[in-house]
Amino acid sequence: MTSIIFMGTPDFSVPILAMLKEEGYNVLAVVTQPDRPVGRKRVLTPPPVKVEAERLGIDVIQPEKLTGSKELEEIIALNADLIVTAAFGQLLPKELLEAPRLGCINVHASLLPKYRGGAPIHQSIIDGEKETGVTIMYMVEKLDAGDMISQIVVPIEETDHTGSMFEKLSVAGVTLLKETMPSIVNETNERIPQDESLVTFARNISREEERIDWTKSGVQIYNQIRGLHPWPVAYTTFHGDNVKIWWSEKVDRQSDAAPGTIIDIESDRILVKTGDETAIAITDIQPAGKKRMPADVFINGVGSSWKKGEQFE
RNA sequence: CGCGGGGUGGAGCAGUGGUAGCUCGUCGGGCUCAUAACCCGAAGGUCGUAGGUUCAAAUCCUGCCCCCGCAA
Repeated sequence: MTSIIFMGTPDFSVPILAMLKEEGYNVLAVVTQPDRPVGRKRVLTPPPVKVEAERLGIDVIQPEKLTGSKELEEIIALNADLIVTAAFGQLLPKELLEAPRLGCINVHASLLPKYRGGAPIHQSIIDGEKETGVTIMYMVEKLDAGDMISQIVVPIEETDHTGSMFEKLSVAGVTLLKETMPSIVNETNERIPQDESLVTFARNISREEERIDWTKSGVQIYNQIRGLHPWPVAYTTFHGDNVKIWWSEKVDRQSDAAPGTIIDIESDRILVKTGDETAIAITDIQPAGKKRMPADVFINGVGSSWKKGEQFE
């Protein structure tokens, strides 16, 4: 049976690992990121893939950095036929890429060559894309640049957000890899070079990209909010405090107010002027120091002091 | 000890020493062709927890628990 080393870290990777095991592949070891301190309390937390690997009884290797490490030699010494990665979070050194007989493949959550990098799901939604997908491809030294083996398209609905697309792409990724694996093992798979002229990048989201710029169009802001939902969540500032905007609706509303102005407070949503005639109706909000709450609940409490005409910064 | 906000009826909030209040929800009644709308009424809180100060504490002091924003 084909022996595999699996490398991955977050939730996205978990069902892929589970599928490989279930399909009967000989998973020699799982490589994932070291346990990290998480949250305000800095609690040392194992990555989801580690938890799953331990449940499946597979050895776990957690190198801080692969290049030049003793873990790297350890991994190569396992002499696996194939390395499968899915959102591992580290680049693989050349010596490891060349080690397995069948090579190294990666499951990437975008339609390559678009959205190479670490945040393809977020970025595709923020950009207002109508579809995305999963690509399985060979790994090369350059980030997400190897030849493509197979691809599946997944539509992005108007109300989809990063959380929902994460779910859909995770399922699609499992399905696609399951279908593609036999051809990889038999070495009968396709090998399609990426068109370098179509390459785009999806870098990890920066703090500044999480802040809402109210001078942008309503559609752009709406896409930003859903692209950052449910993590890390878009935010704006009101009276000097951060306010997270968890969810919103688009509303056609004429107004000559400045972008960021509250133009109406209804019973269950707060309408905000944007850079064009599409207003943003906030329906799910979290003020600094408070929990997330639906807009109607917010308006009963803290929001009762908010007035029409006031402005987000 | 990284910085900061907060724990008050089911929910969200106001209330900084002296009979615990607001919005929503809930229950009952009314209005209406009807309603998530409107009107009338009702229930529901040992004010996170332990101790201290005081004639008197949600309110002042101390310890502890929990939630959240930022930073990492």
